[in-house]
Amino acid sequence: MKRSQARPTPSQLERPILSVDVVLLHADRAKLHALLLRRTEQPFLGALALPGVAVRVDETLEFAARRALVTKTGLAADHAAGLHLEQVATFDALFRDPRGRTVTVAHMALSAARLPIEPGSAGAWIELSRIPRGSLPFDHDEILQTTLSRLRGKLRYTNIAARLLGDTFRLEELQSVYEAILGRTLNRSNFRTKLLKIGLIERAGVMAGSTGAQGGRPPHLFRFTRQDVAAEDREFV
Amino acid sequence: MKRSQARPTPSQLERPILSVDVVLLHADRAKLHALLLRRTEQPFLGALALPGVAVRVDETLEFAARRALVTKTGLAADHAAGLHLEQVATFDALFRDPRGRTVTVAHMALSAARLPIEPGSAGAWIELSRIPRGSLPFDHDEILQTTLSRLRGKLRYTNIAARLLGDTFRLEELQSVYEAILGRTLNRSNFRTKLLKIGLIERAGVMAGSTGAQGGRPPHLFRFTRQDVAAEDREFV
DNA sequence: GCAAAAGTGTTACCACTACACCCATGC
DNA sequence: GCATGGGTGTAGTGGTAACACTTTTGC
Repeated sequence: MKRSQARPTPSQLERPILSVDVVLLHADRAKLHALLLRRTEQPFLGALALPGVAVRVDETLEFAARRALVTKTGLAADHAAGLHLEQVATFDALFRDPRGRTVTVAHMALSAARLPIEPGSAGAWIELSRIPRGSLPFDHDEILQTTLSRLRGKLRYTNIAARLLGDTFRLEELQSVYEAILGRTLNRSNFRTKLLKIGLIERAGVMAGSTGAQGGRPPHLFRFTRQDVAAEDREFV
Repeated sequence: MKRSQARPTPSQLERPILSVDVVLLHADRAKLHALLLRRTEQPFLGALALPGVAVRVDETLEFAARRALVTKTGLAADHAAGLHLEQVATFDALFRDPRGRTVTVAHMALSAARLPIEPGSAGAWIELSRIPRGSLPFDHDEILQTTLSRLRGKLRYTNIAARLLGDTFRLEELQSVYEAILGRTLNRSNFRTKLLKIGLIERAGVMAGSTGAQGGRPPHLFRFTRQDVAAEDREFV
């Protein structure tokens, strides 16, 4: 940390810029969507990218991440304040940003609702399957994949799915979220039995009326038993 | 990323310093040891702390982490180059360093051997139970705990323990490493059966002669089947 | 009554745990 | 031969996966 007495070389005084990038996810009709930003400047003008900002000296990474969502995508500040936000990993490849050395701390944000984006802004919700590998600028493909991998991991032993759904939900909705993230189908009967047995979710009344067009038995509503994101003793999916 | 046209305020131009801190771990006689550094300057002069350096503009985080080990603790450069090194998390509390805003990327390094520290240097191997909570400066306690938690997690579903042992080892040694990290005893018979059944380890001959002072059956030697750190399908401890 | 959606039960299988017992060596 | 460390087997238990079946609604 102490600078040497001799005249410092440029590489000893120049420092990497620190930034944050945010992957905001939302589950809509059994599909995962990410909030992307259409770039309005070079490089990668016009491309869809993750929202991000340089970190200021007087703010935390979490603060910077929420600031990125608000200022870059037109998300309402109070909406951004309520999002689940957690650090994923730090990306540091030397030439990841052609403008200069920037190290970025990737964050995962989860939203229970498809939050409204300010129409004039550059933000847009994009379904994940419509983001081909290699289509995002910088190293944002890698950041997205790492984030999804992290989400997949935490889904197996935490109640993090609660952050992607409203207070109450049908079991079929919950299962859809799990299936969308895990990328495989789950057995309906076993899914219900297990999640109830380990006490991850509990009943919250019955939904009024049916859901489908052709009728069908009205579903129960459920809620997560814990409001905070907590780890279970063992994996359960 | 684009600077505003108006005259920038200090907080818009000042940036956090980026650093790395390294938790180098080694398993010795069923105990985990960490490489710590006795500080030779303020603040926290004389205290034991994690090795760390500020990141230069032209180096990766991994490079900086190895540089920290070599320059701060007197570890041989070729030894440092062979260590398993992975990113853990980024720590960003506003006042974590009294000298100024510094964001640090914590790294976990694992060594198969108790690497020799240069005698004149400030480095020392300290057994983890001899590092009381709250005894490390800065937020290094939190960094250490987070690193151990990560190691504990990866132990459950990867072969990362291979990085803490030599090429071949007795099963009892391996079990000791697992027990030291998990903080609980494991059943010898089941441990052996499971690790062999899932193919995590394989036999590598029989050790010549006995180990104990009072005799005993000569143990088999084992090795990990995979040399790279890879995830299993399911947790196994 | 029929189709659709949701809820429940059953069974076979597999994995995990705990424990006991057997084997090979030094002294 | 006995203590010690290492290797192997097994029975009981509990969780999981696959599947069939029942309930409740709309039309």
